[in-house]
Amino acid sequence: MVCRPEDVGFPAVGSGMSKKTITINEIARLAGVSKKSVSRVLNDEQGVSDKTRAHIKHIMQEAGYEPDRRARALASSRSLLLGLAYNNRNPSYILDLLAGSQRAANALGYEVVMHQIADEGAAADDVIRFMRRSGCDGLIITPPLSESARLLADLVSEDWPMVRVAGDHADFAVPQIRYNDRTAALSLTNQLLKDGHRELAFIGGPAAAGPTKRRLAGIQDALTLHGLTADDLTIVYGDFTFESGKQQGLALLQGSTRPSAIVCANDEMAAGVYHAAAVCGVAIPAELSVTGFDDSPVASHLYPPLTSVRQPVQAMMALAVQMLTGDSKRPPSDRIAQFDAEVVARESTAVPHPINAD
Amino acid sequence: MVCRPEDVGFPAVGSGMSKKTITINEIARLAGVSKKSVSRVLNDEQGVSDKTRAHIKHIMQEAGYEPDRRARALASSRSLLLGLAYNNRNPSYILDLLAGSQRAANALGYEVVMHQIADEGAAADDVIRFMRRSGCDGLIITPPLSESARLLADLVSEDWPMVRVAGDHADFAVPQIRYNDRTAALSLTNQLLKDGHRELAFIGGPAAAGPTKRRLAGIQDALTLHGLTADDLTIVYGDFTFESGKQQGLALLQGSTRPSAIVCANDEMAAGVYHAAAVCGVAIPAELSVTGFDDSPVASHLYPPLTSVRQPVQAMMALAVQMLTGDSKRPPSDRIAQFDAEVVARESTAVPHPINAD
DNA sequence: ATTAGTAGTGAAAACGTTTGGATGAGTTAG
DNA sequence: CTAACTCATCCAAACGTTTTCACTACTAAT
Repeated sequence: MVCRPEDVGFPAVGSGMSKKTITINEIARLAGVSKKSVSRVLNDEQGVSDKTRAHIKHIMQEAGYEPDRRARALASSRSLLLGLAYNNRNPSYILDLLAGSQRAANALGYEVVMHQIADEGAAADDVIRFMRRSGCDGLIITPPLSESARLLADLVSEDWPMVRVAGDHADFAVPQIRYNDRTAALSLTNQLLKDGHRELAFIGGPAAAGPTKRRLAGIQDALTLHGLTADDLTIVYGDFTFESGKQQGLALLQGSTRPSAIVCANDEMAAGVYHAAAVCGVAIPAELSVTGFDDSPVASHLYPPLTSVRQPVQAMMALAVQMLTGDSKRPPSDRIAQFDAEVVARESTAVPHPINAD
Repeated sequence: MVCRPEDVGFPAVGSGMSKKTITINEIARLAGVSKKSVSRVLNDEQGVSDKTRAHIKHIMQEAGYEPDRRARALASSRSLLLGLAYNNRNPSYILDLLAGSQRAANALGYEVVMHQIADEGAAADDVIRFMRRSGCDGLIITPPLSESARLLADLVSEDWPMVRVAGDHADFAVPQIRYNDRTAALSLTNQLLKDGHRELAFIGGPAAAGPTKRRLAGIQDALTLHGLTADDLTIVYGDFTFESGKQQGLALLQGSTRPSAIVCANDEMAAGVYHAAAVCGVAIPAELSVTGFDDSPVASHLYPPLTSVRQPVQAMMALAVQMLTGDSKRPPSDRIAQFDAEVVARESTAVPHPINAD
């Protein structure tokens, strides 16, 4: 069957002439009530007798009525849109956040609109313009933006509800939803220590970054637990990129005291360490154990697959959406919510070499 | 500075009493013209003298006026929203598509709403529900969904404008925007042949998939160009996943005639081949050249960095948005648009081993 | 000078919902 | 039996645009 361009171009606008849009008026007429009553049913308001309510619902169902999103938006001055501001790092994580928030938002009749921040320096203006333009009813701020003190300071005076995911800086009045990466780092390190590792190194992101600090703290918690001191841990800092992981990995592996295990603050840097290990001819995990954070796809694609930490994205985003869309009378205790993370053990860690060799 | 929860909860709704929203009425009053004229300027319609237009624009600028998206949507019965349907594979590519479409869409006053298809089997229903719910004005279908004959067949009768990115199946009446991966595969292979490789292998996605067929065709074009035949190419098929690349890579490397170069239909599978090479102790690129497709981040993170093919995402999405939002009177020639792709040469390819050894 | 055509402008009517105040029907207290 | 009150319902007015159509003033052709 050949189709000629001219008869199949863009869909003919008037293709379904008979399909007249059914409005709330129509429903009201059919049900023999006023628009207002139908509106009440739509919005689950009280003031309608159970009998009438059931009747109206039945009529709506029968007519296949779907309230007009645009009209609702205008009249109620809500857009039924939620914004999600993000930075470009770690695409799979961003998409996870999106999927999680969408699932929750859609269930409540909302849609999620994403907005990429190109220049972190001018992030606040960028976000404000976006929110004004899109008319979103609320904003989700994802890491690493949610860590940016400057952005939050500039945004805190704005009118719309906000939530930040995995952000630190408790001194800003933006509610936050976090997961317990400190505890996760603790149990991760704990396993390494149990395996017999004593020469540990940590490659952090920037020293001032929240995730770096929290994950480092967790490692130190584990050291303390095993009666070790801060001296037993070599600490270096990267910037969460593959390249920085590679550089610091090389430095560590070529240094005087080579660690038997390297804990990285994210998977990208762990990938960099893999690269460094390949260059130095160091076998993972036989001669070097490596762990990451975030459980991004790269973690399973590295060889050998990387032990990492997975955060409960679905649950976190569901709560974020709920906080944004819920009625504004909300208990203050919601301002910080914390979830537990899960260590995903793979084949990048093993009992250290010397123990077997002895 | 300590902040108590009760005084910083959600932003007080009435915090800025003085900030009265400025409407089109206000602008009209200030400019001394009617609403209609302001509307004309907003929508770049003709019928306003240049002088008046400039004056109105100036007033709008001065007042910091931003037209209300909701009201526009209701009155014009457009939502000013564009949908982007996607599958979860290759997150970085999806975000690239998003960034590209957003850039173009925002410039035209549109926002982009993403929708993930969970179950490819029920994709059509899923998309239809999404479009009805969100009220998007148009839909962008991304690969691999844009290759799904079933989805397109079910969607083609719908009312909204659609565009598919990088999809095949010319027999469906949905306009498509592609890039020339066949030519890219040709020049990629051409370089390998020039380097002296004669034992070539190709790891495709599913044999029936459009990208597989086109990229394979490009390789064969190159073989023909160098006077070689189909027998000089070993062809195996995976499914675009890391795992399948690894399996097929192992099979190829452990087989009787080991190829000196493997062309993979995407980067994920190339990563799998790296894995296989590591397992077999085959050095890249000294003993084996490898190439990928898509230029995803993994391409630069592999060791050694992977030669790949980059498609002009920005330009493609800009066109997609333009096609969706433009007035419906459009030349039929727009139904298929093709862009050129770019080979990104990195360190995963080299002159084959035996030539140096001879 | 008259007429036809056209570019610029404006008043008013949609668009489909929510919202506030008014109306009417029951119910209870005096 | 009336007054006060509650509850369900309804009418009309927003909400801030676009759209339709009518009008004016100007130019060009007769």
